[in-house]
Amino acid sequence: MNPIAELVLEVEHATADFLSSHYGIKSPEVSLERSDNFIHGDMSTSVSMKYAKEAEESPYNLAQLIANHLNFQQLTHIKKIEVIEPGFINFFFTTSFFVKVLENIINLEADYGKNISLMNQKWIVEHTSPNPNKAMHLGHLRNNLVGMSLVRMLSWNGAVVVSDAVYNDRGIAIAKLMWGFLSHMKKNSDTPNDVAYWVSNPDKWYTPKEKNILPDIFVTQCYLLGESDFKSDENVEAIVRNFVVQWENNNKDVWELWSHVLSYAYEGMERTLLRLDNHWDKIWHEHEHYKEGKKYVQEGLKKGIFTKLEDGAVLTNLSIYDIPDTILLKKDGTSLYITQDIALVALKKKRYKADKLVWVIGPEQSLAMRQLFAVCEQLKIGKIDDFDHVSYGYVGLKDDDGGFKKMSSREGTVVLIDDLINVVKEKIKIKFTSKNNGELTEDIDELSEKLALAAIKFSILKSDRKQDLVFDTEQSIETTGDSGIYVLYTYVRAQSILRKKIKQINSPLDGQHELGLEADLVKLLAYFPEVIKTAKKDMSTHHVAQYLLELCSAFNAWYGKEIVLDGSEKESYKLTITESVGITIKNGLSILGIETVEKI
RNA sequence: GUCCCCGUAGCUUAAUGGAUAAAGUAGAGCUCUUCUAAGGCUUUGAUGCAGGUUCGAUUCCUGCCGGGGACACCA
Repeated sequence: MNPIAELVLEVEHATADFLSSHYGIKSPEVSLERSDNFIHGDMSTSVSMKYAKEAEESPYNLAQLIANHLNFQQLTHIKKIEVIEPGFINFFFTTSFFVKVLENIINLEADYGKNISLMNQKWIVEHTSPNPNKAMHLGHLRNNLVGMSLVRMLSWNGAVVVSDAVYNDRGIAIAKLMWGFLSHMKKNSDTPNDVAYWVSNPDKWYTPKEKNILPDIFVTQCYLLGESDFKSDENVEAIVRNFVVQWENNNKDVWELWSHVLSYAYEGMERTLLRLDNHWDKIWHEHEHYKEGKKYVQEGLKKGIFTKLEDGAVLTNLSIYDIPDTILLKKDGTSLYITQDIALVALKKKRYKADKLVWVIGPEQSLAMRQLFAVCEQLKIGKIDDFDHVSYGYVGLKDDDGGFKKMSSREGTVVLIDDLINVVKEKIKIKFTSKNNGELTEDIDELSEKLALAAIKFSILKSDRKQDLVFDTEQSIETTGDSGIYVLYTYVRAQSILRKKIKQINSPLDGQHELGLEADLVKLLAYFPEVIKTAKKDMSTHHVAQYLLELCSAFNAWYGKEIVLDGSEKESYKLTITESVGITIKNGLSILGIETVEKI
């Protein structure tokens, strides 16, 4: 266990014991928190104000009594306990504690910050399930970044995490895409819009390469054209609906066309996701399990959990969950989204024996998710408390009058992930050339890509996932100030010092000295493991990002005041701090999915 | 109509019910012969409105205003 967790636990236990043994308070909740200001100690608790009434003491007196008790216990790393009106108990830690923290960081390196609070738990996190009919935009980006960082954060808390996604690869949307391709990507307009003809003459249709566009853009074009035809032309609508029917009847030609257009979609998506360093342990394909859902609905009917309406549709009553009832099967007996989702939840539970199932999905699915969870509980597939919808706010654009505005494909205001990365990358390149007097280094492209991704990922992950984000490409992706670049720059600065060191880093400090100018920085380093726990509690990694900004700011302030490589006897100690900062930044960034660089 | 989410400096964002509401950016002013100035330092500036619970509310509850979203056989 890391030093801070050990200390916090010790104090919390001692306090809780005191409250229960002296005042008979049953399992009191004691939480030691970071003080708002170091004047108020290194950590503090407001527990006496919480339990003053129950203990029949004034908050201040109770705080005094607790403090006396804790002083009597002679806790290892507590230097001083202070009681402040109206009843705060502030704890000041010894220097030897912070020395221990630094040693711990150097020893653990890439593991510093991890804990085992979720040990023996298996989590499944579904995120970034893209519909393979359009190029991915900022909404998908946020989904991916939130999802991936959540996966890493949970495993830092000791859980075994399975990261998964589902490809909704069948149905009317894909059929529209097929039509769009068949009718609009012909090299010659005389070529018939016929599936069988396409199968034997695929060369008469364009490939993305021949059109000189990326496959996901190609797919988007096909889909939009297909959808537009579908809406305006009844004949097309009939053909598209017939694609779905024939596909379900395993028509060989239709399946070939289906798999052909999907291959373009996947190629495009995977290229973008590779850029983001996305990873899934398992990808589910809707076409493989969509039929299974009906069985569960039939089972529920048989058991009398669901009811069949007069027209044949199946309904479930969710009034005990206090949410609107929902239809599980259409009157014609065909399945709905939720029908297949039931099957998928069951599959996941069965295959992974997961304790917790999490869905990182947009807020508009909120009700649908709650309904799905409730139905799964009704069917005894799992308990509703084991399911969690991790929602996230919209990523929108700035309106003309400064307001929030959703992206709209109709208005052509959708910002694609790749386009965004490219824009930021160019911005960074320009900054580089002006910084280096117009000279370009060889690996400038690779470095700009890394920095652009750092800037974008950080800017999205630094705010609470539930907050709507307004996106202004000019302003939102900062390369100065509270940004990913700032954090990377700080890391590079620390590494640069370490590269220039002559002395070896040895035992840092005897623990007898008082902390000097480095106090704020060293104290911050100690909190990192607590931040990982806070992130778990809120299921949001923005705490990590916010912490990194604070840490970097403290390091840079210290850097401005003190010279590390000054040849003094404290040099080794200062190098230890510098190295610890580097390790902590790197670890924090790795949770956010941001790669560090050695030079900028 | 019902339900859900959101509302904090000009702008983009922080703050398990706690102490003086914290940063960045934009504006004003310093700061590179010193380990990377994409940095540091100083300064101006905010909790939508009205109640309630509480020793204490940006946070919880009620109502209102404003923005977004969802509401049975679409995906």
